[in-house]
Amino acid sequence: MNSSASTKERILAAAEVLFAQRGFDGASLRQLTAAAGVNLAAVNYHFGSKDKLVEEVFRRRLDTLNAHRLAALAKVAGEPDTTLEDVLDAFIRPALALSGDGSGSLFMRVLARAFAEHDDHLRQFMSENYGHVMRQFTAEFARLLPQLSREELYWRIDLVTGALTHAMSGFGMIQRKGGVSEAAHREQTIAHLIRFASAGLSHP
Amino acid sequence: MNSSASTKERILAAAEVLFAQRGFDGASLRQLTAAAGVNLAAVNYHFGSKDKLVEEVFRRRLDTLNAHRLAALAKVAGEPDTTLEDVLDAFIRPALALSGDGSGSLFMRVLARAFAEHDDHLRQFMSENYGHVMRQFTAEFARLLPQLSREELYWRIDLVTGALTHAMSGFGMIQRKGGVSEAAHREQTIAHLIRFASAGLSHP
DNA sequence: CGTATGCTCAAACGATCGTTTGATTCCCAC
DNA sequence: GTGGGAATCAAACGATCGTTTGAGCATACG
Repeated sequence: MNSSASTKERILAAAEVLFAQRGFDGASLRQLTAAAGVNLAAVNYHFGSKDKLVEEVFRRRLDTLNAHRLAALAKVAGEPDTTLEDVLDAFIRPALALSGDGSGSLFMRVLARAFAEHDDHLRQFMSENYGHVMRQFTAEFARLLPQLSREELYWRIDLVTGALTHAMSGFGMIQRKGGVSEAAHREQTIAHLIRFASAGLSHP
Repeated sequence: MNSSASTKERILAAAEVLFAQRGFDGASLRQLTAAAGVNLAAVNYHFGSKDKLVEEVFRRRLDTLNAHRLAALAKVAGEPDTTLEDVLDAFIRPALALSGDGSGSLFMRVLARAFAEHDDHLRQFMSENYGHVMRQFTAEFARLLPQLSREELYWRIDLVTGALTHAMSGFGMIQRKGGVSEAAHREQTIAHLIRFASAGLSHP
């Protein structure tokens, strides 16, 4: 059925890199297919259009990111001894784990770009494929921060989301020192983000 | 010398709106000049190129924003009884004051877009025209937070910058309720951002 | 009045974009 | 081996982009 699996996969991989580097409009299909080593027409043949390709790049990563986040959240949600740090860990760790595998790190940059874009179509797509995750996390935050009004909670979550997206899109900008393993550096980063977000969410 | 002041001004105003709405590449000169009610060639005549126009849009707003921020910072920098909240106020208030006048509110969105873009030329321009402001604020933060290591401080400032830029770009702006004046709403927002940023910067 | 200067205008330029086409190659079931 | 659908290919399409051109218009100055 698909000797095209290799071609589709190569296109998706090249697209993720170029979209992160030059944006969705900035990366042309000619640059993209040249980088992937496939014919120009292959994108429209396999994905239908450039817009569909963009959606597919998002869907592929978001599906696993969302699954990991919700699985991690399910382990702590509703438990009586769950802390704010536990929930934040469930939110942050899967995103940085994504940075572990090769080009996956670039996806957070693509995600940050999508947040910055105010394109309606893209925002609707994000809302449909991302909204339910944010709702579940928000519900758990509300449980752990009962003293906050709904409006106050939304405010703080919005600010935390902005900080984390900003930081994770530039992950690796603060270079890890020599002798520090990548895993150790990631642990440090996670601890850093959790402490910051926790302070921002729970301050009096 | 210049009956063109009106034309240049109209182009700049329209550019700010369209750049905020559709991005720098997304807004074409034809849309832009049509919105401004000027001829297509006027952009290249008055600014030289589209890139120069982008820089001019930034320069015009950044100059006044930077001036107001540094002036506000100068009033509290180095004083023995200055608090973290004072410095954050100097940073945040001028940006939200910009939102007060007409299309100025859109500039923070343009600024957020510039942060999301990883275009080297734009980042260099931002560094040249914005870096010295960040350095002065960083120095004052370092004075007020002596217990933080240099690396720790950079981390937190980066996160705070991400949160504030995200919030001030109006991405999640919470609508002000009826009956609340715009000035009062702005005061509330400033207080909100200051408390959040202060907690994020100074947590143990 | 004549002319220089700053500005605006419609039109065209070459480049690049996403997409489509029709022929060709590949590969497996029969 | 052969037929046929899937996949790939070079080439072209129409649209849109930023930029340039050269004529036309206005105003100020000698």
